[in-house]
Amino acid sequence: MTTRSVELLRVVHAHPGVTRADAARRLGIGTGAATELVSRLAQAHLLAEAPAAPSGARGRPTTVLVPHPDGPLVVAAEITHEGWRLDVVELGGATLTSVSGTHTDTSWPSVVATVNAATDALYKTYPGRLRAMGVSVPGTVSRTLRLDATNLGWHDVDLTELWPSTVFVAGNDASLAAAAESARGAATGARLALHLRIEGGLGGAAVDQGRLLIGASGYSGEFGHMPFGDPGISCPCGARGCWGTAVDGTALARHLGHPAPHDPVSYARRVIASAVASRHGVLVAESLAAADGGSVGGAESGEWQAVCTVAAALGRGIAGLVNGLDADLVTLGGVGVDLLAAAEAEIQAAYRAGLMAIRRDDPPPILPAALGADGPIAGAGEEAWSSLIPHLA
Amino acid sequence: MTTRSVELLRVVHAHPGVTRADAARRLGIGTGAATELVSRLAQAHLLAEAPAAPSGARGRPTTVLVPHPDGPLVVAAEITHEGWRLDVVELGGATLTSVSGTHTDTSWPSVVATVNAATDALYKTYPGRLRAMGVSVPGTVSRTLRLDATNLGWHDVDLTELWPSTVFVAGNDASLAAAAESARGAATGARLALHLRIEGGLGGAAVDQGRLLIGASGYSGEFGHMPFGDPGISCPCGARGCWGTAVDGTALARHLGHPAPHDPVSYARRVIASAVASRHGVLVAESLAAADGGSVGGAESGEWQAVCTVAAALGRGIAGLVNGLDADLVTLGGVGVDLLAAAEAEIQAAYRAGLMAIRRDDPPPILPAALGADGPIAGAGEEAWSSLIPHLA
DNA sequence: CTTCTTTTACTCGATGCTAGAGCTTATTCT
DNA sequence: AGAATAAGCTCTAGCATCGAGTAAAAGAAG
Repeated sequence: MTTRSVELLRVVHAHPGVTRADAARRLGIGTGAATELVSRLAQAHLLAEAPAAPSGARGRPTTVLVPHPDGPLVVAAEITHEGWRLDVVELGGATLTSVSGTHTDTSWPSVVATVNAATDALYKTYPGRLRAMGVSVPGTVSRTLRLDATNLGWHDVDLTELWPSTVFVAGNDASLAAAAESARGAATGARLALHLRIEGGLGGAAVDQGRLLIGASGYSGEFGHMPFGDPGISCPCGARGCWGTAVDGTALARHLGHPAPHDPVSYARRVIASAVASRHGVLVAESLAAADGGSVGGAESGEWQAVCTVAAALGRGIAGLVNGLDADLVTLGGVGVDLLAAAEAEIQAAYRAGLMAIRRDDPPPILPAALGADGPIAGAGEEAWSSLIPHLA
Repeated sequence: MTTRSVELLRVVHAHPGVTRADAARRLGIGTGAATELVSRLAQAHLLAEAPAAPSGARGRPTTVLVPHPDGPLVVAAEITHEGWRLDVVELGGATLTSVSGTHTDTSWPSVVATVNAATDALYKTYPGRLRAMGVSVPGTVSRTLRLDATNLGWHDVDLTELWPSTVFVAGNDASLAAAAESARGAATGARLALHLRIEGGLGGAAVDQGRLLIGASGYSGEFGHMPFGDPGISCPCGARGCWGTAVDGTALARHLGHPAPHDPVSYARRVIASAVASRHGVLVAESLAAADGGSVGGAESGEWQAVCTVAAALGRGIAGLVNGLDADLVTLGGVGVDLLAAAEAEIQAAYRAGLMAIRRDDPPPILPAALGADGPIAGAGEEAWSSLIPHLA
């Protein structure tokens, strides 16, 4: 209803369990106004007050602001190649219920029917409380909420079929993971956070002071199609030299002379794990010196080589993005986490070499995503709450 | 003071000469509230009402909202390698006075002294009315308003010396030109506008729904240091393969086997003009067919070749940025305007080839900057007004 | 030329938000 | 137990906003 209510709800959502006095300070209002505001929002079943844990400090104890037990909820949905998942998320980001399933039939009408049935069941569990939905999908989402996911054969399908009501947001999985990392993950507090997610390709997004950069048509964050790669390699997107073709599972396969893997994600994980294992073998062998004359297997060191090449391509591209966008933090998701764990030194070396000299003194850190596989659905919940809050009272 | 006042001032600034009724509609308030608001702002010497030109439509004629004749003003400043300029800008963006000069001494203290003297003179002309300053500089500006401009030998100098008061903003020339194009130039109304400016190097910025993306440390828009170029070429920035090294005057010189030019901007303009002229010669010669057997001079066709190579590098990089950032409009400034005029077909061909297939149906247009050389100072004025408005009343 | 329609401006009271001051309450420290 | 501290509560004056009703100024229609 009023600006202050919206601001207060935002503060409580961003910092669930904030004390009332602290919230008032953040809003820059007096305690009188805070009393009024909180009691109004409590009456509207949006907030509840709970006694605070003893702080140990002096002074009259304050209460903490928590979501109302009968308050509004959002449904965060994630649709992947393999299946679907729905989380019921309350103000503050906590998940109350989670249901999931795998696709029996990946045709769009079938998926819609399955998800709608699951949503109906949740409606019955939380009567009248589900007020918005956010959905993460493995493809590009236009501003008009139409989805293209080529590998699933979905072309220009209407996402609003998933949720009849008005407050509905949808986004690409990598973009939403970026939003989640920024709101509750490793990128909390960053001014310009960059999230990169390697799965079938390379996606991601930039988050500027908490605001997800959505781009003009909703297709933002296709960093995988910036030409940081080898111009000789053509990408399924139609361009050449795309960065994505240099860092995903198909890149590893190409370096190893393998055919393009059917499932690049698990292929990449396997290769990376095997490369790390064989490298340990090499190190052990080297440390054992000439104890025995046997040479290390060629395939294994080839795998390590391929991983290093990919890691260098990743680091170099990150440097380019950091130069251009002036990020202060980079988080990696998907296979990027494995790569970072396996070959951090190689990524860092290429990253630092690609940075402008003025940034080298204090290079923005590259961190693994804190939310792991839950990033996209958490981001869906965040974005749903962000759009819902202004509609509440 | 109040939210509505700020909104109204913003509307009037963005659309000077808007009618009162129209402004009320944009703010979503009734005519009663508009009367109140406007009279309050008029009393505060922020707005004035003028009779509207006869619209020809029915109804009681409304008044137009214009800046108050005694209202606040901002100083827009531009400092270049060669000199300085100060514009006094009123609400709505009109320039009342412009003074400029060339550097006699490019040491920072000397420049500060010169600019301060000019500012003092303006203070006397507009007593009590100059309330903010925005300044455009040819270098990187940190969030703490410190400037690095290597070619001028300025390192970590304090920009706030230029303006003692609180409301002071500063920015890189290319970033501010981007802001200006978005506010009043060719990119008005774009959702995500990208501005690229080729001068000594390649700079620019993205503007998301009117908001200039400033980045984490203020160094955003260094797109020239994204590795779209030849990895064999090292950039003064310390990295290799920077895009900037493939599109500026030094790139042309390299392709032509010339030494690096002292002034890459005028060198580039000369080469491009000459290439265009010689190409016309070639075309004329070709159309004259075998009228005479003399061959066209090698140097000239070499120049056209070099221009084409650079144009292709520019187009390819733009495609990468559009893919990654999802821009819906690209504007070119500086030498980019000349390149676009000379070799639009070559830029467009490389651009389209580099776009993802899903964007090729409707590629975001590439346009020359509408504000020309006034872009940076206009952007300085825009940013100064943007920060000043919330402080007014 | 007169009257009607359309659009906008003005007036005035009701409402509700907000800041601020002063007071009360609950806790810890000494 | 009393002082110090931090926070909540209450009340009031002020002001912004909204809505409804009325007045004004122009073009259109007869």
